[in-house]
Amino acid sequence: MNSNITIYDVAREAAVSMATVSRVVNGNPNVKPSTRKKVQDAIDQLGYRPNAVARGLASKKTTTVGVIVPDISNIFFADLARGIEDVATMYKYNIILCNSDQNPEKEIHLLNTLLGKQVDGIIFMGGRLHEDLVREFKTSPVPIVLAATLNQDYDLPAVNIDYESAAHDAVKSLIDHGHKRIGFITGPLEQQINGEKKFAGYRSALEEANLPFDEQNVVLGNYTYDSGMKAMNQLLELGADCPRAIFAGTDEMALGVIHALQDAGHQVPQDFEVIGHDNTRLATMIRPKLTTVVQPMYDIGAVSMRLLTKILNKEEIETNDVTLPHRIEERDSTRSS
Amino acid sequence: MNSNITIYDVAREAAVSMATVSRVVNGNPNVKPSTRKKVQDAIDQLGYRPNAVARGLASKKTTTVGVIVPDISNIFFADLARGIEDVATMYKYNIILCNSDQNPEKEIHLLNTLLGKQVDGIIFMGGRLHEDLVREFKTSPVPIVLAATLNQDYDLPAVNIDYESAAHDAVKSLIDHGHKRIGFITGPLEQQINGEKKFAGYRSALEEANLPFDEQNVVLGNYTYDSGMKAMNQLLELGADCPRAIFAGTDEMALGVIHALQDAGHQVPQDFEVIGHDNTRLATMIRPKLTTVVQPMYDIGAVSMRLLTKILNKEEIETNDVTLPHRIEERDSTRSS
DNA sequence: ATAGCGAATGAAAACGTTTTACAATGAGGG
DNA sequence: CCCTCATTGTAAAACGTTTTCATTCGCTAT
Repeated sequence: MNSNITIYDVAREAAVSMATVSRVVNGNPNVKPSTRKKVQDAIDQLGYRPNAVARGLASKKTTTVGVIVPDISNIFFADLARGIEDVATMYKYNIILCNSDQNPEKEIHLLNTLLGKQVDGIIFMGGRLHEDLVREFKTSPVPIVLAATLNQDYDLPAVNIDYESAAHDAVKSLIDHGHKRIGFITGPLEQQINGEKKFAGYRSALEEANLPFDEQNVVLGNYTYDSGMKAMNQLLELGADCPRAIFAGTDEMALGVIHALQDAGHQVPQDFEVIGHDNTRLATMIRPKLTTVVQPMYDIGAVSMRLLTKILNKEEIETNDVTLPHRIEERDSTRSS
Repeated sequence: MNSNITIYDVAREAAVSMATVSRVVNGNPNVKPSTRKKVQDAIDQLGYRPNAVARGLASKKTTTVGVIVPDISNIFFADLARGIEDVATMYKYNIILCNSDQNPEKEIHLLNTLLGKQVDGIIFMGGRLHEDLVREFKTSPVPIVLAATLNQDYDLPAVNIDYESAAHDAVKSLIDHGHKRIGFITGPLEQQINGEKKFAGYRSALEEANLPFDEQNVVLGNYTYDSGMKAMNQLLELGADCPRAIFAGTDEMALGVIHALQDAGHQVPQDFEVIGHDNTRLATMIRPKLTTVVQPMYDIGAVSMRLLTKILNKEEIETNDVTLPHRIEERDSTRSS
């Protein structure tokens, strides 16, 4: 219907030039109210809808940002994406969403696709920043911000929580309940967030309490429910040495842990205490309800996007590397302190 | 770095015309292999990246499709979105993702934004199709397909499962276990999928077994875990009349139901049987594991996108309105038949 | 040789805007 | 009443491609 109506048609209808139409469409103040109205009427009558592609070509702004996530079907990233989208909408941006599956080649390919599409900026999430990727980031013609993604020595804009301190707090709370042995069920250690941050927090809490570090108490998972169960069962095989307090790297693994315990006839939190990480909606959908470290996913997304808009608008920025607060949500999988 | 290199630069570097460069970039076969290589070398050397916006303007194709979902942070839509994105990628499309929150005005606004951005097509999800929206759909310059969204008399392309039959099957399986009273915990009845489809399936299964319909056995929820708990507790107040078999409209509500029952000291499936709907990942994260109707969300997304590509490519299409198969996944919240 | 032909290449228009440079109009000051 | 400045409007260039049409090139068949 109105798909082939151009600014020129509007100009003719309103008996002005296309530049004038452009001015009213873009809210330029240098237009006499009477002509503004005339033009607006013509627009309404014809059902004119500006062609954003042509606009993007002429102005070199697309009001579109790219978002690269590992997997949108993961509740964690879905929440993040929602935060991003909400503030994007607020600032009149749209988002092009891409799934990388954490595949380094795919990540680079997606980056190039997005740059080809002339996005105004990019928000990136991923477990590990391959150095090739970082190189591309550095030469990107548009700003890139990392969301819930560690930055190590590269100084890219990023928003995170302090994972080390969060893990520390979680483990410490367990220690405070009198436990001497604390199990740690973690995601892949190659990922900085696990291998460096959370792990460091785990160890430092132990050290602080003068508790020995014992390798057999840390078990590898892959973030899934099943891997959580499996890891807990492995811990259970330790028999009397089995830790009676578990810190799981994600809520989903924590659920697996709890069910593995219950399947083995144990009571949570009476026999075993469990604490998760992320505070996904899962946490309240299990009995006992899961005590967990809250990582504000939605907020991280929202703040990332806000940071990006600040960069795009060349607003004053206090710091490129923002750290959001975390806390522990006490529920029923730990004994109340 | 390579952001301001144009096709013209490449043409100069390779000593050919820009038309020839365009040909090799687009894989046009009418190029002598030797010049193709010459051009390709120039492209690689300069790091040329075609400007998709300019391309879109000239060709009137953006290789971008719009996706409107109620809420990406809902696991259900996240899964769907992943299905869409995967086949979009397969066909070289990108997706612009928008959240509508099922708000009719927002839906229309998003539609217009997407059309303004010249997307090649749109995939839409929503609980209820407001008639204004349908009118816009009908006059859309680009194809629109509905995913997991009922179409009633309008004949828009759509992909769904047969919700009525799925509900029927679920309720029948409960009846087959000897239950005379079946509880139905449903989402808002204004939504066609609940008020017409699932409800009709519930009633027809009852009728078929010559069981009376009793209004007090159907309770309204709003899809959430909490509303599922609440609904079950309401049912429990019926005392001896309380149905001992429950069909919940979503898995999340089913989890609420199970926990409400367990909190009240009942055993599932010994005392009460529960069956959910959707087969989200939640279904295996509860004890007992949830028997549920599987609605293949990912597949619905994938098939929707595939349908859209078929329309875009003007491929032969058997039917505009595809119905995917459903089935019941028997797990531990029902007694094995 | 050369006409004829298909394949390869090039020139230029078109896509729908924004933006720049400038022209016309109108108002106020001397 | 003329000149100067704002103010408002106009024309046209740019944006970076695709695409159409024309031209050139390199052969084959005569």
